[in-house]
Amino acid sequence: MPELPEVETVMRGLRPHLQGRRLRGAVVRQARLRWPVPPDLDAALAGRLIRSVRRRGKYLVVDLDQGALILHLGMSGSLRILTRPEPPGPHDHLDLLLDDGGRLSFRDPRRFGAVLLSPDPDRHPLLAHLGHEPLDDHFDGALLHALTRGRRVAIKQLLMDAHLVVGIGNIYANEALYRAGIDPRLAAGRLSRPRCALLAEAIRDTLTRAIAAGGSTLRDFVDSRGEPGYFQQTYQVYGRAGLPCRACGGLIRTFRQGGRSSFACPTCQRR
DNA sequence: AGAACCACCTGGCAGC
DNA sequence: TGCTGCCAGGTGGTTC
Repeated sequence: MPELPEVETVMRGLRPHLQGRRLRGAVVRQARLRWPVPPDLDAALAGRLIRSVRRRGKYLVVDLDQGALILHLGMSGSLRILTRPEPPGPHDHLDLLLDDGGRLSFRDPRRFGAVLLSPDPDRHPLLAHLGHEPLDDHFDGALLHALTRGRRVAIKQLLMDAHLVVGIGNIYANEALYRAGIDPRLAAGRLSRPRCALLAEAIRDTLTRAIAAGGSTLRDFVDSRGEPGYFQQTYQVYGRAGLPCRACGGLIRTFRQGGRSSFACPTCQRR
């Protein structure tokens, strides 16, 4: 489900409910996620103070007074703050118990998500080798140009490689390439310097707009029944195969790249 | 080193 | 209605 804008939205929603609180522990109903939930989670969390909540790529990091929790939503994960008792659904795999009586509930039907503990999260194997944050100031055309030199892989697949750039999944890779007028199949190393600048700006713009849209649907997700409005943005190409391009009216095409669906306008996007 | 493919898991939907 | 097959927003691991 979540790419960078969704994780950022979740993070912003959770922060005021978590930061400065103490944890009472955890209730784990299903420990088999992408990696096993630590068997000592309840004991490890009991009494811990939540210092901060932050995002790194698509990971959420909950820094504690000792160590940290690392959360990943996989493809179908969601987090909700519950303030009153509610029976857990079939995919509500665990709750983190807060000292004010509330709970942070983790739901993930496909179980591709993760809940991990680390004494030093930034050096955790999953986080230590992550690439550049596309919304950081230093992410620009020059950086993208350097990252793509000598790479024969298609630009779309390179954008989705978290070891180079984090947070860009299938939706936003398609959308950013459309905005930049670049064919997703173009070999990354063949991108000119000016087109790298165009693409870097398109990525930042696409993600920033999506975060702004996600923010507006945030409140009801955090407080009660969940399901943030991930689908409420209007995509230019993603999921629009056979529909007219909003710019030129030509039909959007779809094809497979690396086992994932790509969408592009054959007129507006060029090699 | 880089690229291609597979695996993990469940739910929803189209087509028969 | 119910079955089958396919698709889905992620990413680490294996193989060549």
